[in-house]
Amino acid sequence: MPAYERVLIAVDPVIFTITHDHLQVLLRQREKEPFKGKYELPGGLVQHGETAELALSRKLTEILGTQNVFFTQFHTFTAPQRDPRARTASIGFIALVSRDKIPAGEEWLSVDQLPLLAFDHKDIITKARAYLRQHLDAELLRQFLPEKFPLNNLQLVHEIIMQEKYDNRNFRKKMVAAGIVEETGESEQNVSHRPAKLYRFKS
Amino acid sequence: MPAYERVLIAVDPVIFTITHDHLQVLLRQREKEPFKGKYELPGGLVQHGETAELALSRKLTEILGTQNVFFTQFHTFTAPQRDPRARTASIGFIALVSRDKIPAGEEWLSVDQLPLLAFDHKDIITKARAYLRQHLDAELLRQFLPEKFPLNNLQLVHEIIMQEKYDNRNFRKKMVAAGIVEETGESEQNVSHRPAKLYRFKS
DNA sequence: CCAAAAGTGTTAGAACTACACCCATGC
DNA sequence: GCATGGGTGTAGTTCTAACACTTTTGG
Repeated sequence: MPAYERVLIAVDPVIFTITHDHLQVLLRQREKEPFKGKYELPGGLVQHGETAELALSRKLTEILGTQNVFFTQFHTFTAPQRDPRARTASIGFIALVSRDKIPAGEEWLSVDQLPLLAFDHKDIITKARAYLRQHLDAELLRQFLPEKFPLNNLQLVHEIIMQEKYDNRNFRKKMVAAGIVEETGESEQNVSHRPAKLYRFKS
Repeated sequence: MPAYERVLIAVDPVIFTITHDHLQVLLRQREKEPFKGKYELPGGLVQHGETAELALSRKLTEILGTQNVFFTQFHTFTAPQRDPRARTASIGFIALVSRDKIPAGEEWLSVDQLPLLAFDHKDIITKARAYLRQHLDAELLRQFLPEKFPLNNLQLVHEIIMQEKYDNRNFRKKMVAAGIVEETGESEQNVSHRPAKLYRFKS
């Protein structure tokens, strides 16, 4: 057995979205051993000649059916026994999609109520969630929302990711003052309460 | 040729220190092809049964002769041709050492004046430097300084990493008010100017 | 008119910025 | 006594945090 082992490289996307006032992760139920029946991240192996980013992009297109999904690396997992079949290093990615772009037929589980997962995928998700909290900024926020949205939705997204409540007046003032959002001039339609003005992210 | 290629996993530590008022990186001159004569990061391959962290720890002990070196992953590089000999993915780490712990016999180059480097090591260093700026906090700062230090040295370290000047009075007030440092009661010795009080990081 | 969510202003305290001179030591 | 870096206070501004009621729509 050589000291320098050749290993497989996987990419594991933690695809987040926000629905039903909760942060959700896309997971799939395994059909084969090991961990048959357990949920897992929809990852895949890096192919010959591909970068990890290209492999991930390929995977995301396959899963979500669109090219324009934000993603970024956050950590690489290398525990020798993390996959019992063969030594595999996994490059963990975060990917973010807004509710209005998620395809039908996929299973989303709330990150706060995950069952036992296959492999070390729970660790991967935990680390991804921490990354999201720590790196939350306008660039990430906009991934969760459609082009036009009420300010209160933005606040809700903030609160769900940061797990913290904000004062509504202060939040609105800050977002506008910081130049993160601007009014579109449009409003919500057909809601059974005062319609909200729609905002968009600036530049 | 199989679609799923097995690859080598390297760990490449970007070891930073601050000397001569500049951020320096530990580099070595390659003795063999490819890139013979060019400088490279002192990386190594992950061995059988090792995590990347363990491999890095082993490497750092080998290079610096001490176990207590702060390090953290920051990015994984997977371009297929990054090493012409064999496909190798490299997990980039940052490691930080204070000037008083650096061993003799190593070459340190200023990050602002690097020559052409072997492989994609320039990219790795550029990304490491950006990570350092973005994640600078008390935990990282303390790695650059000895146990006891004058406040002005702390300010200098800050300025070098952030590439920005600070007001001396404001900086001192902030560090003390934020509870990052505290006085030791000791002072510098044998300096041909007013001796500075020595501080230490709190808790 | 009721329910539901949207929207709005003020004030007190905290944090941040800008700014210039005196102090302690060695030689 | 001079050169060298160490050390200090104040005032204006900006940012943050706390707080409760009115508005607009659909049903």
